[in-house]
Amino acid sequence: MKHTHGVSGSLHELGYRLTPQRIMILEAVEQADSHISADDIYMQARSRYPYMNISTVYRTLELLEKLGLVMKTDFGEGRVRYHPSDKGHHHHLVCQQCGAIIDVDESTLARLQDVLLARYDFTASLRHVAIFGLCSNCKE
Amino acid sequence: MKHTHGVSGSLHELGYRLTPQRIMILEAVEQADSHISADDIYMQARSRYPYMNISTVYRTLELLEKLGLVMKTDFGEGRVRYHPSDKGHHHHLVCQQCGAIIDVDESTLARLQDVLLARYDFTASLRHVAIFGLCSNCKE
DNA sequence: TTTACTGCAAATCTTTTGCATCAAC
DNA sequence: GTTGATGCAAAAGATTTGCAGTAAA
Repeated sequence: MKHTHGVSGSLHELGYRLTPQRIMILEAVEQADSHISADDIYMQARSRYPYMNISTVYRTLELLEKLGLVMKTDFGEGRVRYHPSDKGHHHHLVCQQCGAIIDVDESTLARLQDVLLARYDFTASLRHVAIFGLCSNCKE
Repeated sequence: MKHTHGVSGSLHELGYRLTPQRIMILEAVEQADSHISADDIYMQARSRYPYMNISTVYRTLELLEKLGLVMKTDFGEGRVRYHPSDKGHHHHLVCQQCGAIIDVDESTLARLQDVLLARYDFTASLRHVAIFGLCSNCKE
C-alpha cells in the first residue's frame, strides 16, 4: 500500500497503522475544497467502501487532531469541521444571514495576537478562528 | 407580580407574558457570576421550583436571544453559554489547558473590527468572542 | 503472532419539537 | 375567554464508548 506523501506519510512515520479506512478518511480531508465535517467524510468514504463506519471516522479524526495533522474549527453549526494543517492557517468570516464563508489571511489577525500577548500575557491560538457577522450582500 | 426592572421589565414591555418560570430563568441569567449554560439555569431553577422544565429554559433563552436581551457564546465546550446583554460587551480568552477564562475589554478588538470592515466589507459581530490559547500560567 | 483498529450497537449529551393542558393577560 | 406558555415525552443530531472480532505490522 502506498503511503509516501502528505498526511498519510506522516501517519505512517509516526508508527500508526495505515488501514484502508484511515487512508480514505485522509484522502477525504486532503481533497476537500474547504472544511469538511465528520459526516461529509463518512458519506464520501461509504460511497467507496460501504462498510465504513462513523465511529472510525471520529476516532481517526481524533487521532489526526492529536497528532496535529488536522485542525478542528467550530463554525457554530452544531457540528465541527476539519481541515489539514498543512494547507496553511487562515481565518473565516461567517455570515450569519446567508452562511457565506470568507477566508481571511493570517496576517489580518497577527496584530491581535501580539496585543493579547502584550496586554494579557495570553498566547492566542489563532490558527483557525471563525468570526461571525454580516457579509456585504446581507447588510444592505 | 413585580416586573419593573432590568431584563424582566423589558420582556413585559415588549408584550410577552411574564410567567414565574421566565422570571426564574431571567434571575438566573442576571445573577450569574459569569456565563451560564441552559443546564445550569435549569438546575438552579429546579431547586426552587421542582416542576421547571428544560424545554422551557431553552424556549425562554431562544426568545431572550431573539429580543437581544441575552447573548449566546460558544466556548467550544459542546454546549452554549448565556449572558445578559446589558452587562456590557466583552471578549474571552479561554485557556485550553486549565480552562481559565480571562475577560478582555471591547476596545482590544475594535481595531480588528475596523480592519475586517475596510478590507473585506464584513461587519463583524464581535460582541462576545471566545479566543482559545494558553494563559500565562500554563505556557511555562 | 500481537495488539492496534474496526464494526456494531447502544449510550450519552445537548437541543428541539408535537401536542394536550394550563394560566397570564 | 383567548391565546401564548408550559410540561411531558419523544425525537433529533452529533459524538462517544464497550466489546468482540479482525487485520496491519
